[in-house]
Amino acid sequence: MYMDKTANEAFDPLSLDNQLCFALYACSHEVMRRYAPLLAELDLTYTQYIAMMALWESEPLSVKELGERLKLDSGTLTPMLKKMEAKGLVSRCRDAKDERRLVVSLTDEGRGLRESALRVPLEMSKCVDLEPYEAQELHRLLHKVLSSFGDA
Amino acid sequence: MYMDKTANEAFDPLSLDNQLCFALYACSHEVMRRYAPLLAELDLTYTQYIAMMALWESEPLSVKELGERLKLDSGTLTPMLKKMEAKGLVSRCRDAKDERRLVVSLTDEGRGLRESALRVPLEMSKCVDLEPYEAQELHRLLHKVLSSFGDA
DNA sequence: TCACATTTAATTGTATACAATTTAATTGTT
DNA sequence: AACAATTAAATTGTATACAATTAAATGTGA
Repeated sequence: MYMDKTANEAFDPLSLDNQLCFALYACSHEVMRRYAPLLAELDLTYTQYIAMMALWESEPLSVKELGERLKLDSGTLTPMLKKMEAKGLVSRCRDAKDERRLVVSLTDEGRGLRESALRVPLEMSKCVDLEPYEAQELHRLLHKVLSSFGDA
Repeated sequence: MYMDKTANEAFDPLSLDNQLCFALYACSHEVMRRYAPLLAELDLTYTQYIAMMALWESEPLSVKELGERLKLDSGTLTPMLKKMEAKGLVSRCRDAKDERRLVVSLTDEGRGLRESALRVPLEMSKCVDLEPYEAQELHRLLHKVLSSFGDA
């Protein structure tokens, strides 16, 4: 997974700057770093933020469903959801119909946080210097890469 | 930082699917997961792999220089470099001219690993379903986002 | 030159990530 | 019903990430 800009002259497949994967990695972390101060005002980490977005959209969700949505497993989610429960954002209850499932619901406080969170994506848009069509194209290409992995 | 595909009808700024940042986050992690089995054959993690790429290109590098290249800090690099030293891939020495600097160099084994690593980007290219121009455009857009953060 | 600011790594503490394993609950089959 | 197979979370162990602090070395100005 690398960029062959020349397709002609000598090309180094192991050059860091030619790696699409490194651009992806670095960009993802830089973006998360920019979110951190905004999210800190809401006492959320980035991963907690995307979990809240999933729940604001559809609730309740089992750990498995949330994991499929966020592409994270129980090893990541279980400790995080316990912290979110301790903060009063969500409640965690076993499903009475199927005790294997643990169902995550929003508390009133968790639901209420949505209002304050609205400003986060707005603020972030400001500091990303992409034309609207570029943002759309980037989004499309990222999803194309994701779906080439068998989607989800 | 979100995708407004419609720019017209009711649009939810907190919808997970509209988040460019989530596409970035999920894509980055999925790609890293695909690298893992290939890199495991070289006994490398993904972060160790990009550190090796930086060193294969330019060596030696101080921890600070490596951190600037990879956009990682000493809190991440110090423990990782110690593991890489323990595996015999790199050596870590204080700079005699400036004892504050810790200089990372490749061992012969570390240099030799480059040959086996050549197949990694080749293999990865195969499983990412992007046209060459799409890969270039994705690369360009990721760098544009990165540079809108004051570059590096 | 000598107090003081700056620079560079290392350390500390918190929070993911994820493979592999374990435990408990449910399902499918006989 | 009995029991093997499957499923869902939790747990374990390893490896990042990063903010904040610390410690040591170097640079700097009065």
